[in-house]
Amino acid sequence: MTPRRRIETMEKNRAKLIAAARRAFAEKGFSTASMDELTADAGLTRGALYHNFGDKKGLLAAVVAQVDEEMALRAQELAATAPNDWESLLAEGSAYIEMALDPEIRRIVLLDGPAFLGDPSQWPSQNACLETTKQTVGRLIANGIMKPVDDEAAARLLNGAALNAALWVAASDDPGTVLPRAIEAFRIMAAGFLAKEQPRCNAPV
Amino acid sequence: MTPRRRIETMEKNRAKLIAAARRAFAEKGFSTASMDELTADAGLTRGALYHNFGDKKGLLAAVVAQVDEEMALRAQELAATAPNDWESLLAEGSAYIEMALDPEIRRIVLLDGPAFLGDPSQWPSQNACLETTKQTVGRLIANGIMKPVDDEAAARLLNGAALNAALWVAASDDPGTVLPRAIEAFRIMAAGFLAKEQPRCNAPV
DNA sequence: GAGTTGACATGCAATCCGTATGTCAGTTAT
DNA sequence: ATAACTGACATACGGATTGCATGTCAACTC
Repeated sequence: MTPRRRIETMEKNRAKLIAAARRAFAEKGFSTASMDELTADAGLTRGALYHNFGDKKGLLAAVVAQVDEEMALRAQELAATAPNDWESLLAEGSAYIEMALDPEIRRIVLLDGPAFLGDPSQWPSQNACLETTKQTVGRLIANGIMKPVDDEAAARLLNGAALNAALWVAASDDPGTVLPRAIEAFRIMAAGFLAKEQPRCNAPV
Repeated sequence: MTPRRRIETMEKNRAKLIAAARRAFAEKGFSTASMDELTADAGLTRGALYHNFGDKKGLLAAVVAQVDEEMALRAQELAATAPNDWESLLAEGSAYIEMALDPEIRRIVLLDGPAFLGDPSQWPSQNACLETTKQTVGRLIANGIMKPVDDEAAARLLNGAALNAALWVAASDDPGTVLPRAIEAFRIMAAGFLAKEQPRCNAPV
């Protein structure tokens, strides 16, 4: 009758567990979040959890992969509105800074993720954020807009700077005034990668 | 007879606990490190630990403060050998990249520290690393070598870029060949902060 | 329609953190 | 010098959590 009923409910349960985990990890943090509370909140038990994700860290990896995917998508959207490729790169960086102000992203992806899953560069979900900026950098180098540097190193530096700056902004007393200063400094620093001196007076945002 | 015997042994015990914690946290990670094993390795028990540091996180804070102090010291040493202030700043950044290759520093200060103590900018041990680069940046701006950007933002971006790049280098398959590329890219990007010749925009003395 | 698979629930063992209580060396006062 | 006291540290206990092993029942196959 309903030959696909099995995997449908399974995927639904996986989604429910991941959704509950996002809330719990964002609020309590990964280490203090309880698997019992988590699964009960999703209407299930730890049995489902270990069957689907094998491990507490496995669940974190699944959550991180989902959030990371969303971040990359949002960054690409904002980058697409930029007038040229260089502004697109800057828009990506600014997007990461702003996204890191979201407590959920900050705690799960930027703090607990690296601490419990190791460095993002070797995550199972080869993090999509970095991949998009790396591609943008590659295009800019090919077009002669950026100096011929290692594309992965450049992407790493830009992302690291942006995300770390965002942690600072988020922890500051007055994020509203600190954020624009961080973004401005980011744009200035990133200009070091530009191939030739553009004689433009860039007005601070 | 020996009126100071009390506090002497106490400081010795504190040092022994911190030393044992450094080893345990570096090897097992903060969350999986056992307080029982830790204290036994130091020849003490959990009683001494809670009496001295109040909390497991208190012990982590003490360890982080010690390592952070050492990092700032080493960065200043390397920066002092540079021919001028600008090269001094670049030397600091390179120093952070290289120091982050040390597994102990990587795990304790860069991964577990932010995850369990929150953002470094609000650590009890107001992290010394950032303070030194901030001062260097302030000097460079005052001398007109760097563009007049927010000094804290610039220091944050430079440190974040360096430390995050270091995580990437450490996780790579061949750190020996990746490290110089990371350092080169860092120097190029940091040059974005240089004032250079831009007479039309702003003319600092 | 009976057998089989597997997704999920449940009970159990091990472990760990934090605190409350106990103990004794070291210090001070008389 | 001896008695009292302070406090640094050890020990015992309770609460909580993770991971596994076993049990169960719906869903799929033949």
